[in-house]
This record gives sequence, C-alpha cells and structure tokens, in this order.
Amino acid sequence: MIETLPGFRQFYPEDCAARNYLFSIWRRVAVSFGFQEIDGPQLEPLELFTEKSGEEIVGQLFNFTDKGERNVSLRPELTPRVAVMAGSKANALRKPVKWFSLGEMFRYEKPQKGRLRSFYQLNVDLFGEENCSADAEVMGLCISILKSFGLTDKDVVLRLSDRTLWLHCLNGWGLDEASALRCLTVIDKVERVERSELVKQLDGIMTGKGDWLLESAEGLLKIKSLSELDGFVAKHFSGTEHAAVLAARIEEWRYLLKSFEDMGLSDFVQVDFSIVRGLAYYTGFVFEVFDRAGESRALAGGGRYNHLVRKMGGPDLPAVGFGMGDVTLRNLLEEKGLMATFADTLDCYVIYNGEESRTEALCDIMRLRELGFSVDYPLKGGNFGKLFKTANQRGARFVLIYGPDELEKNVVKVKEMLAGREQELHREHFIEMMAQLIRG
RNA sequence: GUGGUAGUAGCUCAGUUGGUUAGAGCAUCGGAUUGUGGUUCCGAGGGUCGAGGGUUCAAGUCCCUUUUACCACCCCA
Repeated sequence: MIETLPGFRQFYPEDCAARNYLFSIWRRVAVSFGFQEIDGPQLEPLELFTEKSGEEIVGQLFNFTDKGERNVSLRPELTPRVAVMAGSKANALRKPVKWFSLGEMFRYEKPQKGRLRSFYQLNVDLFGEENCSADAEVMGLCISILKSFGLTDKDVVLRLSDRTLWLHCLNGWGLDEASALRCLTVIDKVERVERSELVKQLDGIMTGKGDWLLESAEGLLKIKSLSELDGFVAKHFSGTEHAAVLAARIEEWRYLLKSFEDMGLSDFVQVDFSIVRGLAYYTGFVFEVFDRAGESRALAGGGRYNHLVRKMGGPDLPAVGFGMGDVTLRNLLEEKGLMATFADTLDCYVIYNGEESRTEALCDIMRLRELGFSVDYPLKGGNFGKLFKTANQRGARFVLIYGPDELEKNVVKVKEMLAGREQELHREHFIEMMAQLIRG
C-alpha cells in the first residue's frame, strides 16, 4: 500500500463530514457578518511569497520548478494573494471590502501535533477602513465563529495586543523605528526564552540599557486592562512629547474594547501585550486566540496590516484580517466533546422481494431522489431480517417495503423506524404522501 | 534541521529469558433467520509483526540502518 506523504491526510467519510462541519460554520458565520467568499490559486509564483516575507521563507515553502522552468510554490497562506486581488481592483471596490476564503494551504514543515504540511484555513480580510471599528468587526467575527462551535469564554481567550502602541513606547524610550522592530522580535520570545538571554539581545539593540529596556517592556507586558494601561502611560510618558500620540492611541483602545462590550464579547478578550506576532508586516492591533486550559497552538491569529497592499504593488489600502486553521480547532473541539459524531443517515431505505418488485421500487426510488431525498436500497437483495438490520445501520428514518403482497394490493408498506409504526400507502399518490411524511 | 519514545489485522491492543502454524475484542462478511431493525449465538475472511540488513539451529522478540508517527526543540505567515 502506498502511504500518503508526511503531513498529508486521507479523508474517510467521517473525516470529510467533520471537515465539512467546520467549513459550514466558518462559511455561515462569515456570511452572517456580511463577508463574501473568494479564492485564489493553490499554486503560485514563488515571488508572491518572497515579496511579502523575504527569501528566508523559502525554507518553509512547498516549492519546486515546474515544467516551464517557473519557480512555483503551493500556497502557504492566502494573504498575499488577497492583498494583490484587493490592490489591483482597489479603486473599483466598494469599501469596506469584506472577504473570506476557505482553502487548503501547504507548508513544508516537520509535521507534529496541530501542524501538518497540508491543512485548511479560514482566511478573513477587511480592506479600506482605517478606523478600529474594522478591527472590532474582524475580531468579533473570529470570536463569534468559535462561539458557534459551542466554545465559551471559559474555553478560549482572544489575547489582544498593539504593535502601534509598542512602537510609540519604544520610540519614547529612545529607539528609532528599525531598532524598535528588532526589539519587538525579541519581546515576542519573552515567554520561552530565559531572561538573561533576552537582556543580552536587547543590549545589542540599545547598548548598556538592555536590562532597563526589558524592565520597561515588562511593565507593559504586565498590563491586563485599559485602566492599567492608562496608568502605565501616565507614569512613563506624561509631560513628554509622546504623550499626545499615546493618548490618541489609548482612545482607540477605549473604542475597540467598548465595541466588544457592545457586541457582548468582552469576556473573550484579554489585554495582553506579549502578543506581537512574528511577522513584521502587522502594523496595529494584533491578536491570537488560545485554548484557556491547554498549551496547544494558537487557534487563530491576525491583526492590522496597513502597508501590505502597497508592498504587493497596489495603492495604500488599510487592511485587517485573521486566519484560523482546521487542525488545532478540530483537536480542541474533540477534546471538549464538541465535535459531533457524523453518522450515516438516509431518509428512506427501500427493500424489495423479487424482480417485479424491484422494477416498481426503482421507479419510486428515482422519483424520491429527484425530490432531493436521500434514498438507498440493497444492490443484491437479501432476506428481510438482514435488510432491516442494514436499514438500521444506515440510519434510515423510513423503510419502504415492496413485496408480492404489497404489489398485489398496489400499496407500499412504510415503516417509521424510530417509532416502529407501520402503514400502507396506496401507490396512486405514494410519492406525494411519502414526501409529506419525510418533511414532516 | 536537532533530540527522545514508539510502530503487531481496518481500529484498540496482548504476545513470557529468542522456541510449534502470531492471538483477543471491536469492525467487516456469511449463517441461525427468504416478510420486519438495535439483543443473542455460530462461523469466515483479513498479517510480508513499518521496510532493509545482521546475529542465531531458531527472531514479532536481540543488534544496525532506514522510514513513519507522537513528544520536546528550531520555526510558526
């Protein structure tokens, strides 16, 4: 037997049903928020990704040279393509542009739990609105989706941070923009790297002041609420030239958090400045959603990326978005017992006895199928006891019996499996009556 | 890319210091049961013991290599 490539999955019916369940909720809730579905190619020119993320990214890509000597890569994410799509029609698109996409992504990584080489991702993007009402809408959708799966604020938390505020503070502490960005990549590691190592790295950015810088940063990292943030900014920056921009930014925070309150989603949101996200293209509010209990990987993550569209060759177009993968989500839902088991179900299972009965049965089966009902029947007959057992296993609501007795009386015997009730329906109006029974 | 652990039927797993023809439960198929389901009983099929090499009279078991999965790193759009 030939195995799948590492990190790729086969989907048996139960797996497909589970996947479709995730897709259906993703799609339904995104549409309910007024987002429209889009998609892009699965195979892309390599430059699309190196343009956005630099040459280092190639190590993580599923890339190769095609028969036309083109450097290509399976898509590891959708965002650059969406940025191109939005950018190239930017002037023609009604703002705000609210798009989402469900698709398979590929990354050449070492497979482990919650991380495969092929996975499905929901991608949500909102273009053309600078106000943080757009951030609220996008994050609100992210939380609402998780709620729709049955997850509560006891299960998951959206950790909300802000790269703009970080940069203002670092700027206020004397770092230029390039140093500040380097500093953020160090801060991103604060949960998993030892303190002395962090100080060393920060020393490399601000000579002799690494320790002080880390302490200042830790002040920000400790903050858990807006009032604490107010206090922090007052303590560090009141009376300085940075006070005004910081005050303005805090007003945006106030507006964003108020939006979550108005949406009834506040309990899902936690101020947490340790989230800065690895990639440098994020420009404002950033967030990640985690399982509150476990140490599993992030369920979703995203933020503001106001410069990407221009970087991809389009006009200035502010943007905010997030991605959510199927693997971690499904793991969590299974852990929490929120993943339904997807049993085989049928509206009708038809059993017959003899060739003449089969002729009549097939005729009715096709008519019921045309009405959209799921109807199945044994391909090779069998005794009635066995066939009832099969009907039961198949999850059939009704069993329709076509036999010599019924044929003679010109009826179909209909058994409702759950109730065990039986009745005979005259064949003259059988399809109509059967349709009524199934519907209701 | 670096370490650790593991791999026996479709699934979950037994398999003694190396010793007849590798087992069980579940699932599948058939029968008891050719006009009535969830229970029960009987039976069958299904294994190159992940792959390759070595040690041995003899390897699922010991050794080496390799591969895959899981876990921890690196990374994480």
